Amino acid sequence: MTITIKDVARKANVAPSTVSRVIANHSTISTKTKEKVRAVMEELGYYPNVNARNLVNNHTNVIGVIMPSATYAPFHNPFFPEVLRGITTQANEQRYGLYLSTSQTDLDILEEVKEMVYSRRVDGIILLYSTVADPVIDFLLDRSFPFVVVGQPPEQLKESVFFVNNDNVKAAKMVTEYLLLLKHERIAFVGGRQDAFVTIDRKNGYIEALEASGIQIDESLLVYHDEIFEGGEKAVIELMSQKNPPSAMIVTDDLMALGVLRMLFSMNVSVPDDMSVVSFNNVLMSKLSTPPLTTLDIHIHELGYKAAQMLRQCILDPKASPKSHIVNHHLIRRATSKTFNGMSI
Amino acid sequence: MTITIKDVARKANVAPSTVSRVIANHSTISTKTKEKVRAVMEELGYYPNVNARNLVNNHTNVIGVIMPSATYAPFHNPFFPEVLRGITTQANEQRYGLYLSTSQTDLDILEEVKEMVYSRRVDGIILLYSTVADPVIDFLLDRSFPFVVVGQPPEQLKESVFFVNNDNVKAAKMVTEYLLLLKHERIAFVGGRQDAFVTIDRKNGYIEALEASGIQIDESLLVYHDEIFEGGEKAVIELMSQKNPPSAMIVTDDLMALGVLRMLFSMNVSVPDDMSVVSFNNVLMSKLSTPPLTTLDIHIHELGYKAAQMLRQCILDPKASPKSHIVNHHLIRRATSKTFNGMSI
DNA sequence: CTGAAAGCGCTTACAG
DNA sequence: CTGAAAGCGCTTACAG
Repeated sequence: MTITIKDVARKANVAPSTVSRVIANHSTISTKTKEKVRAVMEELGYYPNVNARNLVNNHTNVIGVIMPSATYAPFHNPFFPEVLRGITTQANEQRYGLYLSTSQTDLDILEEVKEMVYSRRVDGIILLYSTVADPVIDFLLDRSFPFVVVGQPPEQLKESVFFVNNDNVKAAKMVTEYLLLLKHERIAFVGGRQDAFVTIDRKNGYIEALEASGIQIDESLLVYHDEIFEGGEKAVIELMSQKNPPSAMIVTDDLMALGVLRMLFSMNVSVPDDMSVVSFNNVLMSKLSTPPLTTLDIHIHELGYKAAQMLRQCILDPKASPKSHIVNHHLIRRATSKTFNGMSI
Repeated sequence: MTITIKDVARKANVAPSTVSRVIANHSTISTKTKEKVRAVMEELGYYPNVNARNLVNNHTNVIGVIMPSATYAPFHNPFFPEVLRGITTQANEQRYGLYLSTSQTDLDILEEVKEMVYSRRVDGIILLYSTVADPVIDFLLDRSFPFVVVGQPPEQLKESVFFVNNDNVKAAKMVTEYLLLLKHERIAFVGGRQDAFVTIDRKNGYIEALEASGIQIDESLLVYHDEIFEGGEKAVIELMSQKNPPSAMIVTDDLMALGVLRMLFSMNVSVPDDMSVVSFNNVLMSKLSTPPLTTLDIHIHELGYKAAQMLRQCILDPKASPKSHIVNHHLIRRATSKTFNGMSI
């Protein structure tokens, strides 16, 4: 029923090997033969069986994309759809396919990755998360399997791993300096998962900026929460119930900032008049909030696009030495930041 | 280097065929042999090559997921990540893999789908969009390839296609009735793409409800826009500049409703005091807006989950007659809807 | 209960 | 420039 290379060979009066060669567009095949064979392929509606092809070629032209486990509700954060979009764009250009992980727990992820590589399902892997200790990275490294991480690998592996990232330290430093220039001095830091590098790096940037301007770090102004939205609300409660609350808040995620905004609103703290809020990511809805968020655009789409591009090089030249790419960022000033008004709340 | 079935056969002193049978857990193999072989597989770290296996089995245990073309910025709408999550959950339970489309244009989609089926990349397909005339559906039907659409197939194909959907007519009718009970009489309808069935069905439900309560349809109150967010803003301008503006708006998408809210806010029209707004989908951020949206929850996750489940049946029994599944909906009352206050704005 | 053999649909040295 | 043959790593009738 399904038509194979033999069928077109027969009809075109050539050997199967010849058909195979015109598919691969070998230069040794005469133009005449190519045309003849192509006409027959067209006529018969021939499509190569990728499974047979993958078997002999020992590669698949598909890349595996590993999402964080469902535990962290990745799909609730627009960051992931957006990187995915970047990856998709580049994969499409390269004519690579995309195979998506389905793991629901952290433990499953390792298993799924192993299956992908051992079973030869994919030619390379993109990791959409990065935490301090990740067995997946160790495994991939050990197998010398092509992969790139979006985010930052553990410090001691920075030389051995391909990755694309933002300079989150610098970015957070800049955001903090911006707030300092706006005359804020009590600036709070609201972060996410403490074992995630984004959180750590951004906290460090924040601290660097404060120290550089001679401001003493007040530990009570640093608050962390895992939950993407409710975390923001909780943070506000903790911060505002202090004797000397901050006049500005740096929030490491737009969604969390929405939680912050909501809670502030319900407490009748006016943004930006009584409180400045600056967040990160510039996700679509950061401009839809009331008021629209001042946020740091980290060019999420580009993170994904570059990752796919880098992975391709890494697949093509497996012994290439690890590279990294730092994606730019820029501040989007909208309506949640303002000069300190001097009043205490 | 890579270890195959032959290697374990040799080491276990059995034939390759026997190894294959213990992998498949054939009942004909003695427990003793099974144990022996499994021990060797474990020891050698054997994993089957899926490409070889797929080639002979002529199936792959992976399902293809087709996103709308990038033109409609699917990843900007949280609907898609959420269905994807539902699909992922079910696929993981069934031990199916996920292959994601990467097409950037409508035209590409057909090509990509053809490639998926002819090349035997996937065993079945889930279509994440549904429009009035879709060559993809025709193609799939023609090839009798297993597929299910999330949303609604064209009317004349309803008997021939597997699909999971909401009862959007009923849902919109209910939403409209809710507003009518709140004493609103001039209720506007703000829809998305006019060739999308969601839009059409919801409009029909709206009309049904109005007619049933004897209210004359005012065409100037029906407005459509393609752009997910800006569309909402434009709609407000059109609606509010009328001599006799509405006191309530039904918006077919939460994101669009955010646009609506923003524009209303900038025009100093207070929600819900001077204007009620009810939307659809109950996407995460609908509760993060100010004020939080009254919206119709359509159980997006379940749409995806059921679609994957149905696809599986459809793959297992290809000659089964087409089924459909209607997912429930329910109204989430939050802060954007209120009894008509009798004042004209 | 298990083995030998053929075959899935390709590709790629090796000849000519 | 093209063909015949072997092989990729599995599975599954067919024997025994």
